[in-house]
Amino acid sequence: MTLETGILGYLAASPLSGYDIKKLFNSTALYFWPADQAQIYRSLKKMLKAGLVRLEKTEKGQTVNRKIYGITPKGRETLRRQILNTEFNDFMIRSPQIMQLLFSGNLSREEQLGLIDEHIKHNDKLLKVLKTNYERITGAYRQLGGDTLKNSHFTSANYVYRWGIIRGTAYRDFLKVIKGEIMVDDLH
Amino acid sequence: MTLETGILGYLAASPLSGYDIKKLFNSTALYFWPADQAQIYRSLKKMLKAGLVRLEKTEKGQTVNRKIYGITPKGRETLRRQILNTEFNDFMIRSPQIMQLLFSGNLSREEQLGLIDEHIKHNDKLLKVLKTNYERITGAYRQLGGDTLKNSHFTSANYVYRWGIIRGTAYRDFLKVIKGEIMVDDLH
DNA sequence: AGAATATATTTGATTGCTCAATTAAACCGC
DNA sequence: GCGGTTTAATTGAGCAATCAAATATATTCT
Repeated sequence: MTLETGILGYLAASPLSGYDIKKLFNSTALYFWPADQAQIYRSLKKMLKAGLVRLEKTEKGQTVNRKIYGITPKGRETLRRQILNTEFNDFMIRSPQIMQLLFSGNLSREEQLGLIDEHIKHNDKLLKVLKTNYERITGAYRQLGGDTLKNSHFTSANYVYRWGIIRGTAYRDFLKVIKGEIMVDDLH
Repeated sequence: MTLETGILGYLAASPLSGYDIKKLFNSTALYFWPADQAQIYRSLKKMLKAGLVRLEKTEKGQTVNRKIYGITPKGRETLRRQILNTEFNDFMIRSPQIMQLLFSGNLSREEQLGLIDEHIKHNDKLLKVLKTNYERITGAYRQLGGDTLKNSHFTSANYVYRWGIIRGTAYRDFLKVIKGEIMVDDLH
């Protein structure tokens, strides 16, 4: 499970350029995996050589030519395998936020409070994006007549947005609680 | 913010061997950052050369000799800087679970349900560890007489455990809901 | 007109991380 | 007494990821 998995996942829904993929990771994909521009293009080339993707067409973009990549049957197989065969080191994640929280005891009270405020601010920003995107995809779904759209990617994206919103809301509440605790401690 | 940040963070509380650090990451630290054994020892050596940590002593372990490392003043400064000066690409995380969820639409209904069951199973296991650890540290805190222990690391670890438990509980509920939705869909 | 921004792809250098394996000794169960 | 597990540190190969920057063009702002 690397960046390649994510790229294949997006391509499984529709052909895209490297630039499109970058935008999907950055906005739609709720920050679940870092996507460096250079790494995306390198991965595409590597997967092209391996026959997991193919160059569908080269169209004239707004500026430079856009290379549109599509997934191959072999790519679909690989994607399935990467999603299923991942025991991924006991579901290990990588979270700078938790790292910050865990070691924030090494900061002064003021700095710690500042950090928590930043977390709240960022979390609110993320929540807003998630809610907007969730509304957008469910709205688009309804407009298409409910069950006429048999797009499995829609369904899973739906799950991810819903979880993101639940998690973000809970995190916000939690941060407010510990902020309150720290401020009360300050009065002693 | 790399593995080094986490190592410095643990060393800021007390001197430890590489092996101790590994155990802290694996158990206590609720899977917030992957800690490869080789990478821990390499990081320690790199930070030793940079003067961020120093070799406190070499004591006879149960088998081989244990090298106990401690943090230096320069190391503390670096830790502070790494915790504070991290805008970390808009709080980016790296979550294989979300990746799996997002692209699970490429699987069959049965495979998707199996995946969700695995998530539930793993999440329950993690929750259990978190609750045990949380009880252990709050118990130890109470035994020491409440406010006599002015260990800031305890406080932040406390936050992380509490958040982990809140998040895990919410995630469990969420997974049960979408599992139910998928199974109802199956009846149509 | 000139500057900044967005589109779009690519290259180079470097670092961090992962996987696999080795060495070495003490303890445990059978 | 032998094999398996735990403790403890280390090495090597190789891939993934990051950071910085170059190139080229169309659009928007001042």
